[in-house]
Amino acid sequence: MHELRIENILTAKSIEAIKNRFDQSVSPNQITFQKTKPEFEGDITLLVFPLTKVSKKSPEQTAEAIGNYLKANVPEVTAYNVVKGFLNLVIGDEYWIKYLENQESSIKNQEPATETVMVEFSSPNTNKPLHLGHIRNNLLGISVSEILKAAGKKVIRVNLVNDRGIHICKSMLAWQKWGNGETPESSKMKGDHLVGKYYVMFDQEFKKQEASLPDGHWALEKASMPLRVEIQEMLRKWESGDPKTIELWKKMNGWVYDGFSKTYKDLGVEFEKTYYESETYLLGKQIVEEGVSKGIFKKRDDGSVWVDLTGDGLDEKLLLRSDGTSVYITQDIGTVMQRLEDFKESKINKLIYVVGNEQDYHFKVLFLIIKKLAGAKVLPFGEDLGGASLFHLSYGMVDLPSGKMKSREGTVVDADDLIDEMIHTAKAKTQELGKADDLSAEEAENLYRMIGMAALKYFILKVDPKKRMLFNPEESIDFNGNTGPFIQYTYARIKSVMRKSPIPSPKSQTPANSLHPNEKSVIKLLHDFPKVISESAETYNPGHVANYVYDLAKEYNQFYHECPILKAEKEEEKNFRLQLSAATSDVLKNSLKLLGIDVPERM
RNA sequence: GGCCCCGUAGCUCAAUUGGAUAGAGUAUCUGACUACGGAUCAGAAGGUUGAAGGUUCGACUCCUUCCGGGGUCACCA
Repeated sequence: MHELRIENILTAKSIEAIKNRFDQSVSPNQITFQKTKPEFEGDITLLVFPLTKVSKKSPEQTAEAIGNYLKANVPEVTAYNVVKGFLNLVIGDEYWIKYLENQESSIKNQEPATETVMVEFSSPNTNKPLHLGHIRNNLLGISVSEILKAAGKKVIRVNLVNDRGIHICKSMLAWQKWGNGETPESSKMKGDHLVGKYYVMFDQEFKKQEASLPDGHWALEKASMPLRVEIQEMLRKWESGDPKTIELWKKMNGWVYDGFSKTYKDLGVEFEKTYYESETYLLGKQIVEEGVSKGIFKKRDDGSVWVDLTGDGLDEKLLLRSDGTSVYITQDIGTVMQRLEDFKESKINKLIYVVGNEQDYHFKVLFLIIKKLAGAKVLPFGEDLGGASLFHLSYGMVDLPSGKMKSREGTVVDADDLIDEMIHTAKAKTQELGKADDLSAEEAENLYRMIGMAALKYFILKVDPKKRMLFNPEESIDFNGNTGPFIQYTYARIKSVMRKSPIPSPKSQTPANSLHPNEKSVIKLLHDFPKVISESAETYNPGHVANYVYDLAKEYNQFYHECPILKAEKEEEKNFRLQLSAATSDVLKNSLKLLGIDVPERM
């Protein structure tokens, strides 16, 4: 199927042309095509500049020679023109029409998975509810996973819950002291929000104590603050397995998980496996100790363990505290090993961490440490980790019009609030337009949810993950223009047409006349879909899919305005346009699926 | 301060990874409703790609310096 694609034919034939006309051999990667700019005639353009070195002729002469050869030897090429060093090729309508006819099968024809990729994302702390930053993380995780699957990879989605540590103890202690036995049921609060309330309470009380210290803030006084002493005591109890502390910890974490699962359901988040830091940090400690005995880490006199990364241009990094307790990175080391072990059968080729860019340094360090451990055979998968490579999918922070989100200033956008707001806005807008008047209450609610979530997801995913982005609440609820609902609308509109007149079977063949320019534009975009998927998968950037699906919707809408479908002059024309519409709706739906967005049949 | 990332229309984002005259949305102005669904479409206006050099057939993209913004350098996570 793939070798039938025009780019591949042209690449092969261009090499042939150069052989034939200039008696030179070039490799496929020296041949680069791009879409022809709209202001020129043609569909595909060969860049000739790189070839002038082998042709030893001017760009124009080279282009002319190759164009001439292609027109003579490739039936799909019906015309060509040369502008400076650009060889613009016109691809005949027959090719595009044939592509459309086969498009359905070409989408389903997936090669079997060749590679296994593990994607870690979400990775919440169990001391507070999810916020806007987590939303970007989760949406990226969902989407990148879908895109990799579509690109023919086997994907294992995993979560890593940060469920232990001093910050978790803070909400526990506050609840114990001031909670009066409050529960999610008694307070009618979502569990993660309830726990978050006590986390905040601890922080406030702690600050009060701090403020009441005499001037100077001496370290000694700080260290002896009652809350500080109590919190450290609680952590020690937890680490020594004190039953009452563990019970409390389990109870409160349970509340948080109940809360998270609601948010996850709203966002469409699912995992094949969830890891808990409380279950992997001990393994991490063990590995670090082994590293010490193999001589790649150093234990200092006070008992703390360090790795020296100055040879790699970084610093020394602590791996175990002098009291033997683990730090953040220790657990990550254990988790890598645990995962490779758990999924030994799957032979993981790549392990992707979807984590914000404030942790760029952390992952640089982590990857170097893993490399050292593998090199010293501490990890039982050989020097190359059994062929697995590690990759940090680093994404930028989400800013608000008022600046950074700061919990201290109460400007953090809560995930659940935001989701509710999006759905309510979708509802108001839909009712205002009278779009849901003949739907049942349940169907209507479902629709509002679909639209609201599409707006949110698209707004966030269209931005290149690497870049810092601005979340403007007012713009995010705009459903016109380059938005999720706009694309959903285009889909629903096609479905509406198709309800009025299904595609006849057997399908009619070619349109009566040659392709209308708008028809051709749409088909060309449909033709791009597989390329967009692979490009998106290679760069881990859902933004490419988002931009593509928007272009397609826009292009289709133009076609829709220019070309009557049901009122087409001839029967063949009508059928062809129905077929084109059906194919477009499929690609719209499939593209949005890659962004974790659902489509309504009507809206 | 060291290291890392980012500066593109008023605003929010693109630009096929070094290719043609840098494109969309939004906001502003103008046009298309007896509609196959107007959550649509068409048009106008909007740019010295932060600045200056350099590399080459060709630079938003690569290199150097500077300016501006952010992140990170914990026995925190």
